[in-house]
Amino acid sequence: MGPVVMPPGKKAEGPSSGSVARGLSQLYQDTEAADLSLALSASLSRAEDEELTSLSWLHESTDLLTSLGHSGLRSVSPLQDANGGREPSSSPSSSPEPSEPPYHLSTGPSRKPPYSFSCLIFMAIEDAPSKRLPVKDIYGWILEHFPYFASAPTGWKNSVRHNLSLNKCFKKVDKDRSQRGVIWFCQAGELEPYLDAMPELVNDSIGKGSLWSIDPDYRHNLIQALKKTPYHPYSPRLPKPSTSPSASPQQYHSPPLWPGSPLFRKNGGVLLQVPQRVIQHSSRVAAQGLFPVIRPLPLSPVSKRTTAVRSALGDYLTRGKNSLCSDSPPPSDDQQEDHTYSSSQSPSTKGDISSSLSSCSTQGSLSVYSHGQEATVTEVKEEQKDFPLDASPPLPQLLQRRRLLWTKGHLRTPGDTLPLKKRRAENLLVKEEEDEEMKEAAGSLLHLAGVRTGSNKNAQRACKVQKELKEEASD
DNA sequence: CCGCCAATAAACATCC
DNA sequence: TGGATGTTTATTGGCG
Repeated sequence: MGPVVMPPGKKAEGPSSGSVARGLSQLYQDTEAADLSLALSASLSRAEDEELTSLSWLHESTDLLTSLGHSGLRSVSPLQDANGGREPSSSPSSSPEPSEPPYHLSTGPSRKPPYSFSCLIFMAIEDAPSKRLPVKDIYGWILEHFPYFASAPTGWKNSVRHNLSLNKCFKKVDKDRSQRGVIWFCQAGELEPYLDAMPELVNDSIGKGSLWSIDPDYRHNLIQALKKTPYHPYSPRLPKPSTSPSASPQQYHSPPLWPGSPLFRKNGGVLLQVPQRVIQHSSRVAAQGLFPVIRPLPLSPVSKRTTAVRSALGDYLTRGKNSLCSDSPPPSDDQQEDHTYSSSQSPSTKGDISSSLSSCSTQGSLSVYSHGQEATVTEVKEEQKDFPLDASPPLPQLLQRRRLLWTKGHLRTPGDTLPLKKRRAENLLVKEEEDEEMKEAAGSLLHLAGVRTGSNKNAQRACKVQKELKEEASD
């Protein structure tokens, strides 16, 4: 990977639309700095201080990249990519072409973005209102924000899939158990009233593959990786108002960081500091919806609504599983950190299958995935803490009833978040326990389905004991 | 030189 | 049946 070199006195080219870009331009002129990355970080850090949302930095970061032409840290052209991104062995030079300007100052969509595939996937998923995306939409997001890949060989899609499969940060959400189940387990005529209001369910939820989400346990790592990119507002290249004791001076004055840079490697996978504003915002927003992944963000017409629908349905139908025996760690004492999890349940529902089931039986919760529109999100927001029990449409009850049978054998996917070797080992271990566990879990689920509140502690306790046993065994 | 990491290619299986 | 998706293995190069 080529070094990031700042040619002196070279001016940024390309359009600079948008407030961030204008701020960047202004900053650039003010400081006469040739470091566009520095300017972007400063601009976005400034914007961050103005209470930008956690998604805003992402949008603006990528938008700015767009305006800058998606140049790449690695000066790898599509042609080079056709050779596996590597120079031919006979080539006298294996370094990036020196004649090309570095990432920050080049224009045109011909260069690779500075983000690793993991970061790209992370951004794509985070950018989705539902925080879940099928592979196809991940492709689409990457293409939309980094046109480089439009002209790149198709191998990058393989890399995306490879990353999704191999990287434990990414978690597969089986659509078979979520969306499609809605249709499969509904008799003719039962679903039509809802599908009328939500045609996307028919069009999009039946398809190949799964949805991919960020594993909450590893989300910090991805944020950290993203922070290390030279264009990220949390890039440690600039002094920040944060007074975290763990923030070393080196963090603020280190060379440009990007995935693959020395400091990235040194700190890879190690959480140094999570921006509190991101945590707080995520917590605040997540608490506003019955389904925490449905956020009152402006949703663009079809695709994002569809992902919201997917998410709502996925959560709705997997809530019981997750509540009963979640692979996620128990809520930490630090509520803020807990809320950082984009896919974690809201405090009122996490780990509480009874409230989950009852909430699924309310008109309000139904309206979320029935309509999947902004307006109904607000409605749910009003009702999220008091689930009216008098209005129970047939669909949720139907699904609830059928899920009891349906979840057998699908109560969880053991070790989805673990590395492959660990996953395999755990799979072996889990298979031995599976029968016992299934009986117990099914029993708990049946029991809980009949008890509306305050009776999930046994299930949680049982789950905890099982997890402890499992951990001991794996150690 | 070695280990780690990321990217890439490819084979293969599964599903729709 | 073809394409999309998902998993796995192997290889390569950069870097410390």
